[in-house]
Amino acid sequence: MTIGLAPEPAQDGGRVTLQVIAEKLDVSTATVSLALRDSPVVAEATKQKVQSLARELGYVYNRSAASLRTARTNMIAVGFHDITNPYFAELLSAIEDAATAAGRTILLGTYGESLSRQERVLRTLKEYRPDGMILCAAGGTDAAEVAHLVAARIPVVQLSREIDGLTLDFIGADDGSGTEMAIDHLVSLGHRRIALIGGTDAISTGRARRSGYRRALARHGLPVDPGLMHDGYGTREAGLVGIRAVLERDDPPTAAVCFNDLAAFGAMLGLRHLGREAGRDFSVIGCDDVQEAAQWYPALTTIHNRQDEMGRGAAEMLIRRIEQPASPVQRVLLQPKLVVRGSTVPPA
Amino acid sequence: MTIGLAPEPAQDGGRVTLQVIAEKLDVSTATVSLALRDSPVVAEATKQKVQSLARELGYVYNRSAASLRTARTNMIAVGFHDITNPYFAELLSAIEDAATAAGRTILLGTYGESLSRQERVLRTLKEYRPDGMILCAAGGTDAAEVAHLVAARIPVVQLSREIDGLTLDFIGADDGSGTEMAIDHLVSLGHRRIALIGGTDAISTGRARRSGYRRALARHGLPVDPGLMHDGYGTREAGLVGIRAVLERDDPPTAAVCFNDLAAFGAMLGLRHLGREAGRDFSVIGCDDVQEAAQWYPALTTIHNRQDEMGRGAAEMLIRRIEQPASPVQRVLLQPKLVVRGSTVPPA
DNA sequence: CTGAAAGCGCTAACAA
DNA sequence: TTGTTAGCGCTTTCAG
Repeated sequence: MTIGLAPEPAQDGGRVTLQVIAEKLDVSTATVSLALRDSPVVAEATKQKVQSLARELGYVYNRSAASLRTARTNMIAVGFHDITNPYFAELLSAIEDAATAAGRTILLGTYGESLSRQERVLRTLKEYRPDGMILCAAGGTDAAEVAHLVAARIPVVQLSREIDGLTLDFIGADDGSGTEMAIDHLVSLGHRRIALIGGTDAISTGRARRSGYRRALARHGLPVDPGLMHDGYGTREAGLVGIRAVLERDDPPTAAVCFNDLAAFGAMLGLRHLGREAGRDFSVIGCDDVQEAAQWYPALTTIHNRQDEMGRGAAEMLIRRIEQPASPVQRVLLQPKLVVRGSTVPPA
Repeated sequence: MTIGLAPEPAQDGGRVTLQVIAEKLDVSTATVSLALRDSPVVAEATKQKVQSLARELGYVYNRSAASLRTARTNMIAVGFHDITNPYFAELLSAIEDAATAAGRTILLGTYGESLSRQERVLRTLKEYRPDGMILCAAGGTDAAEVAHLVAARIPVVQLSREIDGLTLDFIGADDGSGTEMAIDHLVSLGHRRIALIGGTDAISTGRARRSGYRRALARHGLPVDPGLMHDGYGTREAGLVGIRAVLERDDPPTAAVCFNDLAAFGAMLGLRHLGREAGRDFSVIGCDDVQEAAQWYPALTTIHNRQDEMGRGAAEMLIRRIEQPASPVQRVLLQPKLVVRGSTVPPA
């Protein structure tokens, strides 16, 4: 069968609305509306007639119209910096799953780490009047920049990254403690000079991981050498550049904790360029445990961040907030887990 | 500053609409509407007054209302099977970029390879009345299953995967020729027994790559051994399982062309489990050239598929179609490029 | 169980 | 340059 752009039958020019169904059946639009939503209040026979005529005419529910009337869109807006990062792709996928299961559809906006793009994207998303919004803000975002969302009374859940001084629901990982686990693991292998690659104070996860790093070193009685902390966003590039920078130092590290798996992949690649290899003469730990972490060579030791739970949790938390706008603000920290694989070994 | 859920000032209980701005300024809503859209027809002074009052009152444009009136939503629906696959994440990201640049927002739905989920998701997306839709259908989708979109006159662009017997715009890669390039490369290295791992006749890319495989072998005077063709979707799992299956044969291959990079990653992992290594005693080629392909160990020889161009192209093609619904249907095939890296070597 | 009527917030004729 | 009017397609009282 070939289906093309040729005019289809069913449509006699005019769009099919509740009105036309009502007229053809000689009932009111109110009845049609109720019948299509399967209301128990309308007679079974009427429902059947209405539903089958609707199907026959190819009626399509118009959510814009319904939204105007009900002030609900059943859309959930998702504002992310980057969906090309597998960690965020996994989060988005989990959100989408949970949202669909709850009868919601995702309106998506991304903005990299650009505050000005974020500003534009969030304002636009807001105009669509989503019932709520899940936000992972660009680095450096402060509370004032999302004040307009709060003012518009749109329920917002912050995911993964948290904006300072903003009392809004949040779900993320206990990043500081994840980094501490990473350090503990390396110290237990015998490492004493451990770099921190990637992570910036511009985002909460960066701050948390950097302070977890300091805390853990202190706990083990190890000095914090700022020269071993190479900051940046969690990109492959940052890992590549970062590992080189720390290895150029006089007293180089024997291991590195990376801000996330992407940075770790970059760092491993950087090592290789220098004729070295993670899991042999250097140790690397990532964070997130994205799908490819297990499949790298060597497989990446990392901190598993429960992105499936986190994404689903964000969607569910948002839906609860939508239904009970006045309930107390929540802050959920998921406990990360260390996953030991091949990229960490005792120092040479 | 702390911004929380506390009631904000500006809002005196009621929502701020064109109406309230009009009343406060003692002008009509029509004027306000025009002023906010910066219409040249309204006096500069009035515009200023309106715009500044709107800002002051925290007015938010209501796109549901506007859409009801104009029958345009400025939303582009994207139906994808999986955004966790980096190839599709990269496509989505490119689409989002181009859409945002053109003042459109993305409404997202995913459905894995499930026809029933796809059915539900597409119907829902349609109810939001997006101005158009970009579709990468689940495997096994036939034209009848998207007929309702055509009937509803919603402009659709097919991306990457193409549904048989459906005369709708399409943009994708010339997959057959990509696979031919891969085979040519392996043959030039001296390989004669080459497996094809992943790819299924349920999707057009699978069919195209499988027939490219046959065509290239024939061209080189090599026999097609069905035992070397292991079908499946383009997943890491399929690669892992597939490589094992073909290597168990009596006359095993010395190289494998994989349906995509994910399958190639899986295949390389499978090799390692068997004590072998791509780029040393076996050759593997992927397809897509996702970001991590260059960073694998060994770096993956693959077919670059221009996902950035393809995603942007899809968005632009759709926007053109929206503006000119009657223009001739287009079918754009982007020419893939072979990228030789470390995973391919002459046979041992 | 069904209908009448109003209205959500916006835009587009058209008139002034 | 601005106002009047109507109406997009739906849901929701409230009556019957």
